[in-house]
Amino acid sequence: MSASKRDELIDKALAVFYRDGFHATGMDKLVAETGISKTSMYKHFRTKEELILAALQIRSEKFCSWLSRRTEELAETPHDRLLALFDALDELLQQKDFKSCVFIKAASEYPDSGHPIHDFSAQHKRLLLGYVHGLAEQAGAPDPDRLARQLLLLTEGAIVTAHLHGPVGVAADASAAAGCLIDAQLG
Amino acid sequence: MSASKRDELIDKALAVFYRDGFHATGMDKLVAETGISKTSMYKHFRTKEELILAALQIRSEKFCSWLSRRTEELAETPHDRLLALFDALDELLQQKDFKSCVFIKAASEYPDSGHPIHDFSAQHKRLLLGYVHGLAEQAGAPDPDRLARQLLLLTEGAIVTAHLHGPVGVAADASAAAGCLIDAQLG
DNA sequence: TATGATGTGTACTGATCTGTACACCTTTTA
DNA sequence: TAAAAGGTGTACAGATCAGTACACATCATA
Repeated sequence: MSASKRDELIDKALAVFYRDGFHATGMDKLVAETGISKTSMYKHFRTKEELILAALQIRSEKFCSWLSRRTEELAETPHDRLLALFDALDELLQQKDFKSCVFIKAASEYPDSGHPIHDFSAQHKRLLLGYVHGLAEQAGAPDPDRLARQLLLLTEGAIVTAHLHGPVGVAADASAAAGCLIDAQLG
Repeated sequence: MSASKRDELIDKALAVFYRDGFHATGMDKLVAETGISKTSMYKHFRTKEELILAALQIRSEKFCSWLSRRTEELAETPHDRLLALFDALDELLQQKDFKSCVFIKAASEYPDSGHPIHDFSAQHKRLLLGYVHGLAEQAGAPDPDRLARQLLLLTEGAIVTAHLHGPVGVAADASAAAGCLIDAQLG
């Protein structure tokens, strides 16, 4: 299988895992949905878990670069970019087939710390925390660690809430709350 | 099966679902873990889904009554009770085998709106929202709807975050953020 | 003790799970 | 053209899935 075929498999597989869940998605369903044979899959990934981890890895990289690019497009200063995080969040929540965050879902289905999939999901969230921390620091927040952690509480809560109740107004609530927290440190 | 045996089944089954996940828990595992035969289970619940729904129903009732009782024990005024929510939350996050919220996990594994399990999880969260809304209203918040929604963003975010990174400091961050939001409306 | 009713456990069904064996087909090299 | 090499698809293995059939134990009534 060519490298591009491999990427195509990873992309399509992740979409199905995201849509239907990890345990609820068997390899046969992936064969049907991707058009790639099981043998080819197992040539590149020794187990389903390896495929999941590869897919999450790709997704983490793409998401992190998308988020930083988008916030930098949307605002100029670190302060404004902290708020722009919630505009980017809104774009996510409004996506047609939005169904929570694949890393939150992965952690739900692999609930034990120590499991590679669980731990990778935690690692991804730490990357996001690091990015937000950098913005908070650049913005001159007196306690950038805490501000970053608090803003991420809002984003995670918004993701879960939008999945349960729909996206309407969720990002706006989170954004307003974020503004309040940001002002408390920087106002 | 007596009513008490039925309750015992529901309790034990929910604990296993919570610990291992819904799809990852087969009925045979429930037989092994509860000591109750499969026939008895299927006498009372026609399908696994019915058992899950019954377990979530019981859990929702118990949790809502625990939460209101605990916040009322911890604080006297509606204003203080809004903050006490986050002390109660801390108790949850610190529990030995804490692994997120079973309703968030259920929504993750049954991701489609319209599915009974997904919709029931959303309904449970609406109950919580209603409770917090009542406190916000009693406290005299000018916009109790928004305040309640924002405080729930923090609790959901804290639950997910504590599951991924451990409980240390999570409730404290959420509580400080909540104080900021509460002061913004009531300070 | 005999009989009917109820609750329980064992053993099974057909489907589906992850992962594998192996034949086939295309491409490359001589 | 011939052979080697490597990617591909089909068919399968053993385990486990949700759910069922049925024999057995227990108990109340006669």
